[in-house]
Amino acid sequence: MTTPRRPATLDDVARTAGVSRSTASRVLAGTGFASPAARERVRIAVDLLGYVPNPAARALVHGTGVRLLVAAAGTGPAVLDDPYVDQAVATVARACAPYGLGVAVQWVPLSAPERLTQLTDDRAVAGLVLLNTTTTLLDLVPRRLHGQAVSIGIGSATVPSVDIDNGGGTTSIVRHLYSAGRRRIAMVTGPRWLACADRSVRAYRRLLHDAGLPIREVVGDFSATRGYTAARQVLRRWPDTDAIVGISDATALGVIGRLRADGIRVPDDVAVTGFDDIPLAASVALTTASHPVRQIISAAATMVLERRRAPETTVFPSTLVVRASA
Amino acid sequence: MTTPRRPATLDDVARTAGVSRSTASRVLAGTGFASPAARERVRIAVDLLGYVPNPAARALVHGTGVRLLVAAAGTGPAVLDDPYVDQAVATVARACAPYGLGVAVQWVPLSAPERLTQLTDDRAVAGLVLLNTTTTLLDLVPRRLHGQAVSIGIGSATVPSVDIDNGGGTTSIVRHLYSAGRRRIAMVTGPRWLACADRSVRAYRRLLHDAGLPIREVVGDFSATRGYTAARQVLRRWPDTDAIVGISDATALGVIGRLRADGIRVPDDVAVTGFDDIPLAASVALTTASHPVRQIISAAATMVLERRRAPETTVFPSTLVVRASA
DNA sequence: CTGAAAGCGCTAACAT
DNA sequence: ATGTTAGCGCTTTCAG
Repeated sequence: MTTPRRPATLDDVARTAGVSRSTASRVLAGTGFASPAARERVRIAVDLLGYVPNPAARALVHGTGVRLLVAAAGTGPAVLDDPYVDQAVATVARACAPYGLGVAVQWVPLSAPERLTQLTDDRAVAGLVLLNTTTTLLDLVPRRLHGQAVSIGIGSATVPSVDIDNGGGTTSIVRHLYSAGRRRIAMVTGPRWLACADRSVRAYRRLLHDAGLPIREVVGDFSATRGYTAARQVLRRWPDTDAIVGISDATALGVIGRLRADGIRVPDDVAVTGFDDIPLAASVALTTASHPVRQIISAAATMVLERRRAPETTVFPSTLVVRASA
Repeated sequence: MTTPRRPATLDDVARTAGVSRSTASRVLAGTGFASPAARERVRIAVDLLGYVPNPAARALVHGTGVRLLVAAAGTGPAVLDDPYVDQAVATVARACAPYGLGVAVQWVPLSAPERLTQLTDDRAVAGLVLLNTTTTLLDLVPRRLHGQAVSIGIGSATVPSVDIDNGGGTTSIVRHLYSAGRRRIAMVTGPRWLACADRSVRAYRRLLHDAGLPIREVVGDFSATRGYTAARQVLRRWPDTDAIVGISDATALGVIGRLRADGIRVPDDVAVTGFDDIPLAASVALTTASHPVRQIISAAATMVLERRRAPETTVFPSTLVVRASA
């Protein structure tokens, strides 16, 4: 058995199966009719030759793209340095494998959302996964991609979304803190423009308001570094703070770092919570809310890959994980 | 000015420039001849129409692929859950953007490396980035991809590599520990089969041997979870251990978690070091060795994207970062 | 220097 | 049910 120098084409398959190219194409596509006999012979030829369809050719004739675009909105290209984006890209790539599609990542400046159109004008783009979306951005998704776009976070009438129940997660966290006796609960938030982070903030506010407790917010940016500096800000403004809610695990870890460095005990003096349950959270015993991020992104990717008309919003639950830090 | 419903094709460009398609193609490719006049008119037509070449068509005619494959070897598909792989995929994707190529990820079972050929037989694969390679795997890279493949880690005669000076990094760490007075230094290693991890282990052994100190190794797997359990193993086997070298930051963080949970002070009782300098390392004040991972992966990707004949091995330095944990 | 023509591998009418 | 025929958008001989 000789390994052909040149990868098999549909023609080869058809020839060795003794059928026409169209027939071969039909059975491979599963569409149209084909006699069981033909079907079988093609099947055999296919894995005899190790035939793999050429996606470029397919894309050409269908006018369809060859890759999914993961577009992350942000203030600067540094958004792409976020491990969360890494994970999203890798997960989308994994989901794409069976479809023979690749993945691309691009950053979309918050200050110039129209840049998105430039990216989506590329005919090679078969679908779009939006990260850190804003409503403006959502409305910029071209009609060509309606049905092949999905947003992780908020959605719109034309772009369905897959999302985490941030509000619910934050509610559980704050309730947990409250029932543990904490009454002076501060929060290190995310950037203002991010809708999903905003939901957490609003949940925090509502709960504290309902309980008649004071709101104590410091604006952060999801990063550990910012958490580190924010912790001190919080304690300077409200020295009697007994709990700090981080908008993310990274933020919380930064907060804890600063606190411990300042000789403040966690959780004895100040309880600290995170959000996301990154792998490290377990190792450092961080109390947080856990989300099946990979599963969420997979779901999103699959949605566009299978061109499934999706419900406007799919919400994944957020689960409180109580560990030592709060 | 009407925005065309259908993205412009080369034909459109040629027509509005008043030249033939071939001429347009030539000036776009920069290849062949074309009169300055023609050149200019095509240029104008191109950005009047916002023309973007269709990569699928290009790929079809060139027989070239449309994406880079990131292949990670490992014992199970769980290798793809590694944040390091995420980062690699995302970084390669970023590097691909200007070339209009996408990225795919796949896992290659260590127990069935020949599975790689299956993946590389796909004509859509324009290039290959190997992660966690073994020599066997390297030799399985098909001739078609010679020159379009690169390995992060060890290389071979046919596949150049981009690598971190793990040995050097570990040496600096152990020396640092030694000069801080530590004499009973244990190591939580990586899996045996991984060549790059092995270099760290060998450096550790050589140094300790030369100093007449005892070797204390526990096999780990890069994960924080494993670090967590490994820490206890170390202290049970060698209770007087005064330093633990982690093969990775995650490992080290797990180790620290366990130690602290057991009331052992870090670094007072036991110093702990990591490897990699992940973002969190700074926040938790972990002493570690830092590597420009993104830069390394970019370099590798660029190498295959530009089809540059590369030196057999490009080594990136490892830098000791002293923080509080050791 | 430029245009005409022949595909790259595949799909989708349109016959048969 | 199956084969024939046109292309998808682009590059590249090969003649002018």
